[in-house]
Amino acid sequence: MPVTKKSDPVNIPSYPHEVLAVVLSVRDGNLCVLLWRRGQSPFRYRWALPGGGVQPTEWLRVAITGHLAAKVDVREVAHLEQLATHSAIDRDPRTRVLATAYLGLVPSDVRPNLPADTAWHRVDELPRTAFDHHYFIDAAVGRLRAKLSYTNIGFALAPAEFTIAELRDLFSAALGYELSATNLTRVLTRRQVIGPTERTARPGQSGGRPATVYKFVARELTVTDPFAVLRPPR
Amino acid sequence: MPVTKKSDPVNIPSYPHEVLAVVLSVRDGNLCVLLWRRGQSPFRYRWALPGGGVQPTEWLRVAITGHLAAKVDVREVAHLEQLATHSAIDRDPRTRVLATAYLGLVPSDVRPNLPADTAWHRVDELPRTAFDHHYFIDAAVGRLRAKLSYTNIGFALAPAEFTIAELRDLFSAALGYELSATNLTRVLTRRQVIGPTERTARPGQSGGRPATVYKFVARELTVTDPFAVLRPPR
DNA sequence: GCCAGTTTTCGCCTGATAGGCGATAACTGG
DNA sequence: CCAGTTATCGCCTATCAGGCGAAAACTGGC
Repeated sequence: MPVTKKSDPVNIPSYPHEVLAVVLSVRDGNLCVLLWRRGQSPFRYRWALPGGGVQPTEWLRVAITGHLAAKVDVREVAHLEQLATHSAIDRDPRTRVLATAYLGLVPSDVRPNLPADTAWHRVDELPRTAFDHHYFIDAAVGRLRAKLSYTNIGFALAPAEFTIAELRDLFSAALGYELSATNLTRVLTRRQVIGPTERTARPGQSGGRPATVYKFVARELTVTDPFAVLRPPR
Repeated sequence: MPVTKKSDPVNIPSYPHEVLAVVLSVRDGNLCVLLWRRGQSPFRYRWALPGGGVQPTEWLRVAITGHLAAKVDVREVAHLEQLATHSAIDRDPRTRVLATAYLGLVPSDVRPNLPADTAWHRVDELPRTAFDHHYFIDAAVGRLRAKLSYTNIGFALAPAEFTIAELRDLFSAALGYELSATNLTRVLTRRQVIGPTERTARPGQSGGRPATVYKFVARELTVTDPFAVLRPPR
């Protein structure tokens, strides 16, 4: 059992702490994660999550935002939430580094200018990643998929305005299975997650009825579905 | 923007990191949290979460387990999961200390021997707490209540065997509102979260039909309710 | 032993919501 | 004007949560 005098910060040992970001976005109909290719050992040429150290006066959220700025325009990140902290002592072979990961989401219509070492990778065809970044990516994808079903988190993946067909393709890509436009519309409108605008979209070359343009009612995260059971009495 | 050379641990600054535990349990029909009373400044005489520093070779989970051992028998903690990491630079007035909190659950039938400075406090009548511990407690209670509805996490609050009436009282206390035994039984048995045993319980002094004794089918966390919407096709 | 009181358990009903499918609306180009 | 295409709506079903009252199975008292 550790002998640290409890809660006395002078006696608490310290060691490096880094922040990482799992930035997810739907690119060309596939859910993708933003990775950069390492140029140095360890894990040279493996793909890694963006991130880095935390300055002594920085909040974690500010730190990850700063590191992300080197990869994408931060204003393009529509949602950012903390995921988990990993502490395995050998997760970095050089020295112990604690890592706190964030989940970031980028709308499908923004096309960030990526540095040469950075690219989007489909989450269903991931390359081998550096360190334990694979676990963070799995956790991020799992959380996104769960929250798509009971929150309005889709706003952070979608353009400001969209048709139902576009939204169906977006959700199908993010969830990894096909959805019907009928039911998607019904569920999201009843919950007041999305709502129609006055405008309609021009049909494509092959014709068809013009689609109503929808938008998300709110662009901040809210829980929309009280869980299915054990509800309070009316 | 920070200038840290990315991902080079030598250049990452370090500062103290502590672990905290929000240990929840139902005591005498009320959801309670385990707190200890600080004897020293800062926040002298305020109530605080158990926890402390992390040794250089310790995983966070091991560290919090070690610190908890000073308060309760660790074998009495039926479930332990990571909650969140707070990084506000002034959360400890002495120096910057990052804190990672865990959620711990203790079954209602175990009665740990508590040290003199430690006690259970009802979460609906919390005293003023030290540091930012209040936020961690809120997050822990919120997560427990959500997971009671879509996972089998109740196993960590309940005795090994129980009657439906006991389980209803337990869930009502944990959730903060009354439940009906009828519906609770139906939902949890259909999901195969709980199941009947062969045994029945003796009625109380005032008589009544003997109740079937139930138990949780699994005693590890599993998600039992696929979220209510956007399911994959059959 | 029977009866009144108590507690548990079961069956039946209702309401809400997800989801499937086909019909109809509203556009295209030829 | 028509065939083709896409979007939208209405109707149906299935599942599940939840309410309520009846019946089951015990108690203690007379």
